[in-house]
Amino acid sequence: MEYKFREIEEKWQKYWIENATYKVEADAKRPKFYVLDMFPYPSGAGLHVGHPLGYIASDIYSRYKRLKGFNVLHPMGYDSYGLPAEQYAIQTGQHPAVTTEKNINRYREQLDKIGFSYDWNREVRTCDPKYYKWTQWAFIQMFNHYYDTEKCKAMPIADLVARFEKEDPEWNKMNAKEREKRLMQYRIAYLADTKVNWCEQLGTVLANDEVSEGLSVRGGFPVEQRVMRQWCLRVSAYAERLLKGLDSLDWSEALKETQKNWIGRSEGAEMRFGVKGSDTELEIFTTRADTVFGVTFMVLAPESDYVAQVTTKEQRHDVDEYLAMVKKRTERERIADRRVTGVFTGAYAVNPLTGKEIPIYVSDYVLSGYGTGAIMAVPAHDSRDYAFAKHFGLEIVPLIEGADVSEESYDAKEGKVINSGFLNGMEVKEAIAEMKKYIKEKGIGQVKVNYRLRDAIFSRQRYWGEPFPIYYIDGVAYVMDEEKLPLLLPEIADFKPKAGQPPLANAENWTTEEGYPIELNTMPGFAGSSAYYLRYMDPHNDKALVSREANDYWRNVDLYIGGTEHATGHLIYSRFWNKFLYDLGVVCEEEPFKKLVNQGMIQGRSNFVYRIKGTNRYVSAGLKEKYDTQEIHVDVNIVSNDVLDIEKFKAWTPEYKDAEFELEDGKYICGWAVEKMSKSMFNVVNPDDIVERYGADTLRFYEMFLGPLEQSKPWDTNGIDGVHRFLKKLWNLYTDDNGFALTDDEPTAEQMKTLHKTIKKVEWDIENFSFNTTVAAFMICVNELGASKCHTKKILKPLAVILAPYAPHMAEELYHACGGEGTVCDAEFPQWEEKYLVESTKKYPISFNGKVKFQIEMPAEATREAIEAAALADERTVKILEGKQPKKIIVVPGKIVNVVI
RNA sequence: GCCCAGAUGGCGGAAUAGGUAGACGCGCUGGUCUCAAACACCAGUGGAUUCACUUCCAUGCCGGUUCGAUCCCGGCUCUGGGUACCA
Repeated sequence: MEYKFREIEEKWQKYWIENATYKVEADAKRPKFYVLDMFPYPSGAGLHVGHPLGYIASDIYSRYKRLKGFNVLHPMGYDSYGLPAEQYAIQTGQHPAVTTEKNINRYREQLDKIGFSYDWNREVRTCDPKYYKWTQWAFIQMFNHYYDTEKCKAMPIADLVARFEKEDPEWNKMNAKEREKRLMQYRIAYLADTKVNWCEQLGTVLANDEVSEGLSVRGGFPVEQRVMRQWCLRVSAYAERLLKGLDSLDWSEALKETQKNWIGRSEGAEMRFGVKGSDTELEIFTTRADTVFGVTFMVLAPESDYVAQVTTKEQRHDVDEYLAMVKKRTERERIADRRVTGVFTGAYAVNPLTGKEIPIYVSDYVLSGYGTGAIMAVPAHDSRDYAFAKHFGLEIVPLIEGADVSEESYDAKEGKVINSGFLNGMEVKEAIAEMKKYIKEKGIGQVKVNYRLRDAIFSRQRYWGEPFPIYYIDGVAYVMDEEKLPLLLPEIADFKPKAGQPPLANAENWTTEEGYPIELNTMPGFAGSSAYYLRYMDPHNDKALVSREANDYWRNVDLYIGGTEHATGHLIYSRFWNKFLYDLGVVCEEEPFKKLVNQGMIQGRSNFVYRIKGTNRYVSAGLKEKYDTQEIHVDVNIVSNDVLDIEKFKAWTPEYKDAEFELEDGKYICGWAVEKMSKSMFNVVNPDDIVERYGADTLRFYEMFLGPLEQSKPWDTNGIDGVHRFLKKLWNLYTDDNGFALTDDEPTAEQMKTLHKTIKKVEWDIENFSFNTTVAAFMICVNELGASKCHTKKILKPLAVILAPYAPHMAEELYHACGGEGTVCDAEFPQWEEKYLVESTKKYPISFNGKVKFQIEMPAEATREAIEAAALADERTVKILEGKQPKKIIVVPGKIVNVVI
């Protein structure tokens, strides 16, 4: 009977819907397991074959856990607010809601064909008012809380107000505006004038993780620094907890490392340097307190407030000129051009240890956003200070014995300290500690921990995002009443920003009932994606983000699968958001994602044809060296095993209609290269096409077979026939011309061994995310069963169950043919048994110098002594490793026989 | 520059505790079926050597530990990813 995958897959997909097979409910009697995919942004291009990779892996894991008796939550939704839909709206006038809806429907259609076990009843969309109500709600909570640095948790802002009233006489004299200004310094969601990444082309600010090398991640447009009044989230308050929390997580070391670097904790000291002839003191941060004796100048960031305070009249003109120059440069220019620039302020600071007067400079190599925006420069032991000192001819004092600083600085934190008064003779580490103690005693500074992690800028000058539940009276921000949520995104006629105002300025009556203006910015993409995993637990609740009961049961995500590109964005914001809700007592777990697996990217595999320049003649890849050719991308869908389908090529576009070819062995061989999968490279492979040609089960298997889940790899449709052939083989083994051909025979010992070997392997592979090797195991299994002409249900039924995570449609069909009840999804994963795996006789190969010389056959129950004796009979000495069962004997000439497992 | 990951046949990749390197698949070669092709099935397939048995060489390079190293250690080369004046 032919393997009609289309009929089979359609039949079971229908069955699953009709029987609500994948509907999940909390069930206190069963252990829960939460498997989550990073939900997609529904783009207009639809899914390509790379997108489902992680979804298939998580689906296999979910189905496996369900077979193992867990109550598995496995939901899917859409991250449906975002820039591309809005850019598209500006170009075409189509409302983002319309295009987003259309894209979502397309995604759903594609996903449905692959046979995922999602509970669609729990779907969430970030642009749905019922969903974003809770995004706005969380923002209100952040506005109404501050971070208590003593309790190390978020506390109600009312507590802080009460404390000010009691303890601070100043507070009671303040008016509303002044009080609000002060509270803004504490609120977790706060307004501030901050230096932001402004992208002119996108007309909005971007978060640090949305910018790469001075260009926007989305679109690749230049980004400049600008000071703007923005909503921010005090993520930095959670820096220490975000760092510490990593220890408890089952994430890859690489990802944890990335987050650690992003948080960037560094221990050091904050010190004050007096300025000559002024009351101003410059506060600086350093991790090298030991080097104070070598400080020969100071540098201020151009944006630092100190600049105006210390600059002398004589130098004002030069400084202003420099500041103007710095301001004009874009971030990208600054990165590209690393030349040393700077200007002298005319002022001198006093080195508190040497008493020497040292000049104060301004330079853009000092960042305003880190530490205090001012540094003490130690040219001998910091390469940046060194370059600056060389450029301006400043003094360089070596502080470490044997360090040659005539050509470059010595940055390493090791060696014996010299030229440093009371620190002389100490090791660097010792000297740092000693100096910190000294600074504290003398009252010129204190020990301080700094973090690289910045607060998240939370305003976007866009339309297609969550509106802020904020209105203004006399320029003071107030949050709306929670009862009024959701604050619906208004309809507007024109999506373009106007006269520097965000698009919401185009909305009519964008005011409260009382007529107060509402915030014009909207929230960024990460707002909606920061707590979506909580909403899946209780998606229809309109009284709470998630009910206490639902959260107590589902707790947090046990397995999270997604791309590594979210390492410093989503995965930081989500953890922050969750910790905040944890402080409020809304959720019971402090970390949202217990285990995280990063699936690799699927790259495209492009094909080329070679056109002889100036002609319409194409030569096969092997012959291209003979001519002056031009490489042209050709649609991978008209190429098979790198052989071009010439007829399809001619029909592809009119320009190739009359093409001529020079062939190799009667074939046109294409060249190939690994590139990003994109339309312009003609290398996009669509999952629908694969499903149409081979079926979903083949696609699922093949995506796993491609290679290790975490590794990036190119998509190459070439190998898919082998996987499809395997499914056909399995099918043919248990069917004949009349349909299923099954018996109730008792399986042979060999067949039981094959089955149990495979069960053990499948279990091990899934537990260890080694999905690619499982495919091989199934292939071997089917080959072995085929060799013994196995037709018994007693083998096929358990085989169908272990196959179900990978090829659910085929598994259902086989399971039911064996008389299985209900759905294979509710079957029990069979337990493998050691007794079937033991062979009646074992061969112990004996190696001579690592090569098999001869073998002795031993019974399975052979004892160590027997093997020893057998080996000894060969007149060699025997030594058996402790506590191991023998498997192999390796003989080394004249010496030892090792018996190893 | 710094941090991380990786390097195995013509290709994707196996080797799950240091123990017969190259599972499984693709491709290729030969065969069966066919008028023929496609499909399917069977066999072979790291390199060198030999008619053959065999032997030697092989997991990026150099060295070390070990009876034994793709695996552990030290040094290098290259590739991919992250990050970048973070004081």
